[in-house]
Amino acid sequence: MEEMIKPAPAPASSEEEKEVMATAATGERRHEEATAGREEQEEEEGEEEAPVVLKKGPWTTAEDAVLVQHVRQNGEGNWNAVQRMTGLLRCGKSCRLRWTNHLRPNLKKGSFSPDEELLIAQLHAQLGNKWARMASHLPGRTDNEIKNYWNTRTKRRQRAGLPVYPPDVQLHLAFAKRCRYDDFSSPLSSPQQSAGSNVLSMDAADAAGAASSGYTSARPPPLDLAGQLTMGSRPVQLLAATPFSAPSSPWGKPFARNAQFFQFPHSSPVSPTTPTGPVHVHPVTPELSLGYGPHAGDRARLPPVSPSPGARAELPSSQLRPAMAPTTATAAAAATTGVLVGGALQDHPNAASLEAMLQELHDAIKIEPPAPPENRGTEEGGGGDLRGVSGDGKPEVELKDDIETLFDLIIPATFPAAAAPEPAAAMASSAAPNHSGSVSQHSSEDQDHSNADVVLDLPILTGGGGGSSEQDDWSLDGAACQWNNISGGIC
DNA sequence: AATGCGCGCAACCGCCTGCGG
DNA sequence: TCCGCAGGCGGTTGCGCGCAT
Repeated sequence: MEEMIKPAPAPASSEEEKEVMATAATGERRHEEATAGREEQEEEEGEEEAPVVLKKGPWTTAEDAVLVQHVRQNGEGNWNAVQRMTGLLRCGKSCRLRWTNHLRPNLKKGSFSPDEELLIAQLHAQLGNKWARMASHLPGRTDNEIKNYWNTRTKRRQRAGLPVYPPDVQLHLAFAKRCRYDDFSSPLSSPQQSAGSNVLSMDAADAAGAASSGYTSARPPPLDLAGQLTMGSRPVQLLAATPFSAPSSPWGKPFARNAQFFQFPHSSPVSPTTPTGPVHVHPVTPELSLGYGPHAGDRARLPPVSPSPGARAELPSSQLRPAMAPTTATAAAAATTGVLVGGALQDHPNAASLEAMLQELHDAIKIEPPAPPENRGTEEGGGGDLRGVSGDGKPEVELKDDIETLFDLIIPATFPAAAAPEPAAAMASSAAPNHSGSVSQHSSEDQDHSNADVVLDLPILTGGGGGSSEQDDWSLDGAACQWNNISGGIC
């Protein structure tokens, strides 16, 4: 019983409250009215020296009015004073919560937009259950709202046997995992990396927090997925937390083999500043879709991974389009089937084995990492260590091979824009790792990002408007399930 | 029509952290 | 350095509503 016994409010306060209550909105009372009335009566009955029991449960309109008026007059903070000053029978915590979650201005009500949903997924991949931090990237949304959304959605998807993350995010996680195999000494997400670039909206605290909190086991290391979304409609540049795989590891092969499927447009290294306004996600054309979500054309796709250490790919959608657009035939096929990748994969001769491998990939994402080799230093703070033993004890090498094969299958299917030789060449060359076997990473805070950052382009696809709904829930149904259907175990 | 069930949401609870005395 | 307080955060719970049976 945390609610403390408080002295009865001063008469003046009680009068003030009553006055406010008298003028408070009359609507939406329903049961609350009865509840409030009953409590008022109880308060009066217990007025004689009796301690005042702070109220719990739903807030009434009158209480809201009292709180709003108090905040207007005194500003936020000092929440425990609210009860003393207004006679409101609520503890400070409750007041603060009510204000931040429901009463403060500029709150965005209603269901999440598809863009927001995708952002949340990406933020969660990046930050984990850091709801407050996530909320800071979603203007008008509260941590509680995001938390509720994520929890219910996760529960639903898990029950349905669907992956929690969209395919592109999942693959990012897989990439990240692979990179952990490749080089434990190369943190996937160094605070400096994020902090050092204003490209990222995620601040250093985000990165550091993510790196130091909870990314040590089941959750892959933080991915730098959020920044793009706060880039608004501006060109997006991501300094990926995910390093590119070294060729010394089999994990790097898929990239090398499928280099031609990656595009690495090079453009100015201008770094957009972190926006402060609402999140606007620039639309990407349907042909770029991964076929994920109800609208195969306007959903997320697996982002191209640019390993180029020197070239910082800044990809406005206008730049991205010609570089990433699949062939006309492919686009036409996608338009016909309504799903690009799903169709491509479905037609793949090895779809059955792919299905199994996707499941393993899914499982691999959940792998509990082993302690890294001794000589690789301790980076527990960086978290995200991923070990090579799958949940079912599958040997690391075998799992690697499977996922490698998976990448061989999925990447061509995902990126039919294979006919882009120039970027491929860029990638092939830029993918050439440093000979330490690790992807270029910041070794110091001062390091120039332009020389070391792994750059990911993660164009965010708009969901075509409209609020979120079951239909909009990516990969639950619709075109996404075409992808899901062929990947069976995952979805 | 009644009932059960699941879902979404609001609110609470406990823990942690920062700060000032 | 210790202690108390205020605030913040994440996890959990309870309730109301809608839907299926």
